[in-house]
Amino acid sequence: MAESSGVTPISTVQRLSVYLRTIKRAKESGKKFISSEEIAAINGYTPAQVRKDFSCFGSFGIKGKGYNIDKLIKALEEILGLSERWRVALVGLGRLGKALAKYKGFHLSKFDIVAIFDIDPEKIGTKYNNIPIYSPKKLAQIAKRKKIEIAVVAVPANSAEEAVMNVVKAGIRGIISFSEVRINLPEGFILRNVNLTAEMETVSFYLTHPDWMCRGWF
Amino acid sequence: MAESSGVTPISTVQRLSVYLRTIKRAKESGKKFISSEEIAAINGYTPAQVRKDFSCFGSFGIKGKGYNIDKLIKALEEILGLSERWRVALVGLGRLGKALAKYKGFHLSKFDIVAIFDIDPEKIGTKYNNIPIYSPKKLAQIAKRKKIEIAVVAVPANSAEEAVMNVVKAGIRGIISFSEVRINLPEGFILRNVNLTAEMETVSFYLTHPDWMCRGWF
DNA sequence: AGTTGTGAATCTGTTCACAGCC
DNA sequence: GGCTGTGAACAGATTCACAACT
Repeated sequence: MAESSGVTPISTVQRLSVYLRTIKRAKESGKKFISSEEIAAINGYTPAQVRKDFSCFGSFGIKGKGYNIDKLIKALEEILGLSERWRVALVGLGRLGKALAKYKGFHLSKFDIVAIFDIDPEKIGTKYNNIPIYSPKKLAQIAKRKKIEIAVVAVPANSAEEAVMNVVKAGIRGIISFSEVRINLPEGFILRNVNLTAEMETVSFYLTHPDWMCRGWF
Repeated sequence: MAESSGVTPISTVQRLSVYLRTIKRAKESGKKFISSEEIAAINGYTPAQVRKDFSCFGSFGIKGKGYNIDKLIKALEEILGLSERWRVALVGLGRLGKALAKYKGFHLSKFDIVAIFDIDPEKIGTKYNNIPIYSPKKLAQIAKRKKIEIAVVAVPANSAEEAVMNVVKAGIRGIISFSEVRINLPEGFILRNVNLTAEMETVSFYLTHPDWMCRGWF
């Protein structure tokens, strides 16, 4: 039951997030138990992979029976750090920022955008979707006051690096950036890039080289 | 110089996309040659990784000198399938869809959105950002007529699977979905998921378990 | 009988280290 | 001398296969 001493691959973490969604859907359909076989089948993974992923964090199943869905959801939420809600800053209120500010998925998951930062003087001091908008100069101050721990950076590519560095300076340790930013972070910080262009170009690559395409699930 | 017979990992493809951007920036600053050492340093990879990634596709460098930037850009664009522009359908014109429709990155790269599909009868028949909006029922017809090969699916999570299956039925082989969709695709099709929730939860995980965080670059 | 949990085996991707070339 | 290109060594992730348990 104790957490494994081994290291957890980041791919395991991302799969846990996918499993969690899968299992929540299974719960909605009234199921009480689910097997690694079923979880795997829904997502195109192998049952061994699912069990191995879980085993990094303990043993949650009953041999011969499977996993109690309620317990498993609770365990996965705890592992992923979703027992409490997170307070999030949105940096950049352009078109993408506005879409994110109103994105229901944040709220349905455990993330609340509690402050928006934008350089536009017209926006500063007003609200969007009932969330106050501040100057990026106030990042550190507001982050501290509102206990913000995660920033979503949705600014144009040419200012993304500066924006991320500001966020780091403000002491916000978790960062998601929508423009590829690669910087050397202080310890205890994590930066994830959502790189649409890289995804588009990956698709372009495989359409151009169909012979190299993996078969089956994605 | 011939393409390697070995298989290219998808992570190599994604890094090539990052290298390409790096190298284009280097070109802007007037450089003519660049070494694997430099490309690696900018992105936090190892020089060996950069050379190995290139070597999947041939040898583009000059020993003792590095890579000619112009030639390398051309080679990478060809590898990634970016020699010609791609014709893209946008499926779903909600807030995210609108942000994508106006996203300059598509145009700056080699992707042109030439058709939008949305179920809203008010929108069908009109244009957005000068791009015509059609009913999803016309996907196959328009895809064929406009020679669309890539679809960007930006619909609510609960209709994402249906939307992706429609796109597949329409014969569009490259798909990017903004809600996690995991289906068994026919051969020759590729689906990439941009899963914001998984990224948020990955950040949540590492903030909750700072001891498991990798050090250094992301 | 059925399913978990996990060490061992396998497979995949990364890094090393150096021969080869400019 | 310096940097590429690459086989060999290594590290990391996945799958296998089976003992343990209900």
